[in-house]
Amino acid sequence: MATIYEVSKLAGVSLATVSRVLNNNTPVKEETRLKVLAAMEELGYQPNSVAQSLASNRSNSIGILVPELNGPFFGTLLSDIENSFRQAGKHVIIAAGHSDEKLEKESISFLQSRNCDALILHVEAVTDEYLVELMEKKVKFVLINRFVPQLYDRCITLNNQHGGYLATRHMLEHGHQNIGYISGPIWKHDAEQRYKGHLRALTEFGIPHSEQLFYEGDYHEESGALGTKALLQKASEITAIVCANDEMAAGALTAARELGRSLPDGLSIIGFDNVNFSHYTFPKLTTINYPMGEMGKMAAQLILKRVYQQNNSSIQTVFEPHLIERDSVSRP
Amino acid sequence: MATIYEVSKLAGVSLATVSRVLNNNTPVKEETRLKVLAAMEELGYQPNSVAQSLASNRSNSIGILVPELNGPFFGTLLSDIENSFRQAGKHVIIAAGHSDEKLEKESISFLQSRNCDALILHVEAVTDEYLVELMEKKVKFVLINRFVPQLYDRCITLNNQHGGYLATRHMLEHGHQNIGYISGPIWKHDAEQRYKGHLRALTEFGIPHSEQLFYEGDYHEESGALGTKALLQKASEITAIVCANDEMAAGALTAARELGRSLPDGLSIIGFDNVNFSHYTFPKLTTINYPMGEMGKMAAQLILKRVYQQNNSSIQTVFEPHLIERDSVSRP
DNA sequence: TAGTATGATGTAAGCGCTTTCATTTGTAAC
DNA sequence: GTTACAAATGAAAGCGCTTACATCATACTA
Repeated sequence: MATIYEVSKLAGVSLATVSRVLNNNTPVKEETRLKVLAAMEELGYQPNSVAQSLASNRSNSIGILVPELNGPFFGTLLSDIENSFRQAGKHVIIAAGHSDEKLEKESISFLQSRNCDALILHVEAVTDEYLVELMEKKVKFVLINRFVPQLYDRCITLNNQHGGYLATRHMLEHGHQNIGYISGPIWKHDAEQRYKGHLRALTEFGIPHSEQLFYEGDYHEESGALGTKALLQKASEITAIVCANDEMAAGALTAARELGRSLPDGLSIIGFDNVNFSHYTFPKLTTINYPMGEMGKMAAQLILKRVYQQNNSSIQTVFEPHLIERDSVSRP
Repeated sequence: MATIYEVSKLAGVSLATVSRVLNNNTPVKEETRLKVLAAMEELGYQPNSVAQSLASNRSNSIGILVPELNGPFFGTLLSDIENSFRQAGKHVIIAAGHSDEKLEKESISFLQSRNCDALILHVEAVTDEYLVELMEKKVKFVLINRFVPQLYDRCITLNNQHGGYLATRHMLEHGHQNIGYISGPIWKHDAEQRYKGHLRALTEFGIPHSEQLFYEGDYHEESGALGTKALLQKASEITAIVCANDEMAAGALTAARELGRSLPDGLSIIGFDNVNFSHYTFPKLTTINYPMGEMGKMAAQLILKRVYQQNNSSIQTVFEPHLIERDSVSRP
């Protein structure tokens, strides 16, 4: 592999000049620029990014930490983030935190040890305090799907409460009065907010809330099935179930069918997230859209702007969910 | 951030010694080692990986190129690869090639410019010759889901033909005689092989093959629906459809229902891949398992062994698919 | 014509490590 | 107490770049 030195010799200029045309940050006479470019071309020169990083104290790499790499959820996020950075000549290093505090912390220091210029974190287990400390240590990062007051200007979030509200309102507008709710782990911020939205819709329609109608799941399919069975046993008058995510909704669909309910007439079900498989279910799942891709793009823009001083588009930090109507909800 | 120099001063030894305890590659007296470790601890020293890379000509990073980051397919692959490397202290840089020749080539040189020690490629559009040239240029890489004779010892593949055979045989064993086939783009190697397996099973059971029963899709849901409609129109006696992947099978399920066929009695359908959503369909999809995760792990092992001289476990290059029986196949 | 900005280029000092080679220290044999 | 050899350590030269600073030519002013 040719080095900058060989290019400079061939072009008959100094190292510094080659570096200047490479980085395009200091004026170089057009004539010299062309000579240098020709020399690069001739040698098939490719700058060594490691050396560039060491000298400039910039790695041009961004670390991404998500709970899981598999599963239906994070593909879009990663895809859109990678795309944005790729266009800007940056690259992406990935790690999975598995919603575990220790693993999340390890992953963060792993990414730091890789000299990432910035991190995009989708963390769940780590405390707010930890994140604030991280900020105080001058670590550059953006939070996705989590709001920490002290970090307000680097949080890209979904209005989860509004999403929960929309889901339940949709059921209420269809005339349902007995609505079961299958929640995610309530210690997770998004689960809590979605549930709050649910309660708000109920209040707005003057429907009292009952403990009987609540089930706390774990966001996985199985708990959706379990929850459905539990709810329907406790309160068979239920005509609709709001699930805090699509996976649990899929489980609910299966369980309802097993219990002999026809769908959607015998039981209406709504999900949340609009993951890639949600229209493969039968009936196709009505759900709340989570604009993961958009949010990923925005996180990338934010970093491009703040860390690399590229890009001046304005930054949006809160995204609004919306209803996706398909076939799993009808009148009772 | 503390540097190796500060550690050496604090410990009262030379740079070289600190480097030695860090890399553990040259004997160091236990007493000195402890002094050095204590100094590192005290300063919270973290080696600068960029400097390490430059000096050692090793980046400890592996580039992964897959067709898509989203979609149900590559999450598991990435997840298992990341995991394996993480444990070995390496990290993973990702890129998407979108099954496009130009993009695939760009991505490869992008990853190379990032000084990856090795690449794991899941490419589709690039030619065999290109890959052979890459090898001749001494680029270290492993191919996933693609077999190139000259590169036989660095190809991790699935026995796609056997998979296709298993799928069709399953239908035949259930007594189906008129079996439609919805293929992937036949220029793709895996699509071709799966189809060959289908034909082999047919031959084995003495069933003649007819053009009427073949439809070439594009591996996406919609073409599964289109294909089903086309096949059922051309040959309404069809009682089973073999689909070359799960997404098309999902489309087939929907289309069959729209056409008034009951499932699976009125039409049996089988998929291929066993992607994450395949048990969310209704009826739950019978399919052929694709051990993506295993294959990813193996690719990582291969690189760990050949490039980093770690790990001595034996390498398996061909993986066998197997049948996953669920609810979408019955007797005609 | 000398004096002074201005733009273009060169010089050289790092960035934080690894690694070769030379040197010192410790140990055992005589 | 020498000598011989192995083990442990240190000195210093890079790895391929960026960038502060110095230098040089050119063009303009007075």
